[in-house]
Amino acid sequence: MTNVVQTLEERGLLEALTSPDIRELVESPTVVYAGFDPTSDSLQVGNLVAIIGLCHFQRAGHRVIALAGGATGLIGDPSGKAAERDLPTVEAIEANVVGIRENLSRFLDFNHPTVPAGIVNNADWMAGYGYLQFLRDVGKHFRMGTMIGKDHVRARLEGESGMSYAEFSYQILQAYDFLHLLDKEGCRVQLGGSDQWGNITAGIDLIHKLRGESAHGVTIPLVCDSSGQKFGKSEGNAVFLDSRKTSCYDFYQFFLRTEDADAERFLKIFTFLELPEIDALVKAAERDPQKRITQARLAEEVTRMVHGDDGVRIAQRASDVLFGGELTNISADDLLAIFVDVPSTELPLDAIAGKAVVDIAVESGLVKSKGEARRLIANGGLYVNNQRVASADATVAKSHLVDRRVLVLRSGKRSYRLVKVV
RNA sequence: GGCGGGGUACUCAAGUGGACAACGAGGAUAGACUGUAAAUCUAUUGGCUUCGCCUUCGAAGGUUCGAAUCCUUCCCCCGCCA
Repeated sequence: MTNVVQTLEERGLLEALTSPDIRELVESPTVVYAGFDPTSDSLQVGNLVAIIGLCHFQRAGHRVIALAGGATGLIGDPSGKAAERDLPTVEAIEANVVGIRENLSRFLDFNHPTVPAGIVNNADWMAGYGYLQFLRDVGKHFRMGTMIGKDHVRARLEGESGMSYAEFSYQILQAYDFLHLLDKEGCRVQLGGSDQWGNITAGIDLIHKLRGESAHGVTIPLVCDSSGQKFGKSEGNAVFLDSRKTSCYDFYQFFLRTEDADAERFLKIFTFLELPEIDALVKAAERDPQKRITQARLAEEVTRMVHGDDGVRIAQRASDVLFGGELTNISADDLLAIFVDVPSTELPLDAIAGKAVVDIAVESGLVKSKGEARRLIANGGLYVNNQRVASADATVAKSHLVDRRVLVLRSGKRSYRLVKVV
């Protein structure tokens, strides 16, 4: 079988190993898990790296388990966080678990003939665990010195923000998950982001103390773009995997806008293309950079993985039309088909015809206030049907409505809103 | 529980009775140039019925012609001590 650790390494998906023995361990089938905290009802592209890591394990013949943190999410992982977070409600976490289970189910193969993937929720074994019993069974095996010594804990204690006891305890909860999965599933490897190092080693230590067995951790890098920004934000918003939160079009565009400097690296990380093929793409892109074939392929591959062939088709068609320029000679039905994905607002005809562009822009949610709309127009950044709005006093006429039904608003190059007549 | 320090816009951070919608930096958005890239330059960054008005400086009261700035109470954070 392919050595999955080597694969991860070749693709820039390996940050660190808790022990070099892992390379040998994965020469034969093993069980690996990665946890996902339900901080939102959909996973984000940032989580994609860990998911893809799991996929590589499954492709290499290992059994993989995705863990939804229905219990740990109630506390909140302080790793990599500069300040204490507000506690989410129990209901919110339960709802979020449903969402991320759905996300995860798209990537992992649960019907694999030999190594079907699994999904578990740590609330199933944590929720009924009594506090006293937990302290006796698990807490007793943790040393204060070790816990305080973890990077993220020390950083918080030395800084101004401090840390609550609840968040401090998080590492014990995650450690126990690992122990539980060893006992129930024979899981010996935990995969996680580099910020998970402390939590993973806590689990390894606990397993060693209580079971006398060795377990291992594999961390994957935190992906940043070439300017050092954490990956996964578009216009200040997170890019979600759920098409109800981030449309296929926006998702595709997010990857299409990748900088040249990041394209090769991202192809290796986010796609399953073979390395020689990536190499060929990069070479072709160097010869003809304005075609941006690396970005196009990256966007296509990732969008297909997350949203399927239909998602790719919708996104590409919309991209062709929107970046083609004119919206003339296109029917309302075509527009609606292209924009199925784009946020839209429904307004009665008399709330559109003759009204100020500024007001409609606010109502559609394209901008937050009329002031913002005016500024945008002053900067030449607001468009109606892809025609720049010249003045803040401009109004929308009936003739602007495509087939008397649809109006397209745009801010800058990327952000669209559709207004439908009802 | 005691003592000390602190809470200002998206973030960091000035401002300690009037010139404050609040310096500066970062970020963000838009424009020009481009390849839906990078770099660079420019504009904007509380709201509105926009030469003016309204609401904001942890919360609520109070002093004052006038408060982010002074007083009172409360909430939260940090540190030290018990």
